[in-house]
Amino acid sequence: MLGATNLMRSHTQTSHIRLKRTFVVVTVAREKFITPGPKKDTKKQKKIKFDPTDELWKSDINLNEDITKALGGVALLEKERKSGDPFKQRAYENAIYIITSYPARIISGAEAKKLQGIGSSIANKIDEILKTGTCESLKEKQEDAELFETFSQVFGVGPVAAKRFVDKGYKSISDLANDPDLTDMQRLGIKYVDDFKLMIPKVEAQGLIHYVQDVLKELSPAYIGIACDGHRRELSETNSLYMAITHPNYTSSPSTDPGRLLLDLTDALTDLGFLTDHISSGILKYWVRWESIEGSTI
DNA sequence: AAGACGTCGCATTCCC
DNA sequence: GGGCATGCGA
DNA sequence: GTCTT
Repeated sequence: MLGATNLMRSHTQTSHIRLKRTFVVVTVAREKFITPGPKKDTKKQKKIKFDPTDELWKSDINLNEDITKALGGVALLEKERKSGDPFKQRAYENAIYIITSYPARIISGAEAKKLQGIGSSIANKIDEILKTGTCESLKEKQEDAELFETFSQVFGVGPVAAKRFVDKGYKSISDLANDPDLTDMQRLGIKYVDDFKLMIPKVEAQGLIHYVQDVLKELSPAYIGIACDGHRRELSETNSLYMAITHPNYTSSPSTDPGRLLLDLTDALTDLGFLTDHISSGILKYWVRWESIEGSTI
């Protein structure tokens, strides 16, 4: 039985001197990851339920782009104003997604309200959008909302920090670098802000996986390390790499202490110069940044 | 009217 | 210094 | 913010 799950995240960037890549490793060992609990079956058919697999919802173009665009703006404002209520945020995203897929032109808020996921608040906004072409609330603090979104792109910057940066009057990500209260994670996020956005081609991902597997095997032939997620699913490129690492001595049932299972690996990879910036480090979870050495065969 | 909306490891802050 | 709450990412 | 109880 799989006892530990490692996650890696890798990105690439080209500079004139050398290739740069970021790399994140995470381990998690919890039985619930392996045997997920029973799924709740909540079905009520009063409202029209959105089903992306249903032919009925197949729409190549968004017939309600004016509505979804305006709602997107409102959602942004809401995010900034409340410093990000994740549920409200999701509610907006869900509604926008549904309306985008809706295979007909919406002519009233009431029509939209028939859809599951759209209630009276959004229905009212739709009426306003249809009538005036925009939303009154959209006229306020649009710039702040956009800055909030920009800052949120930085790794380590969530809704709270993003709001704080907006309130401090920062206008760009480069302004953040001077902030005295940055966490280590945010410093890395700023430093590698472009790096984190890049994708890793499959071939390269394979090389990285094999490299780690080789190091693993040297530590102990019994170690097991397999690729997970995107790379495992044979995607042509990924923006992150995940690996599950375990050892026969480490089982999740009954639970055993993983001990140095992960640290031995990350120590070795660090000694090799494979890993550089450490984002976080624990017994079960480890994140690092990796930077390749010029001339590396990877 | 009020709770659910996924959950958890790690970093950091806050509080005692 | 230990325990708890918060922020964050996944 | 929407849905459910």
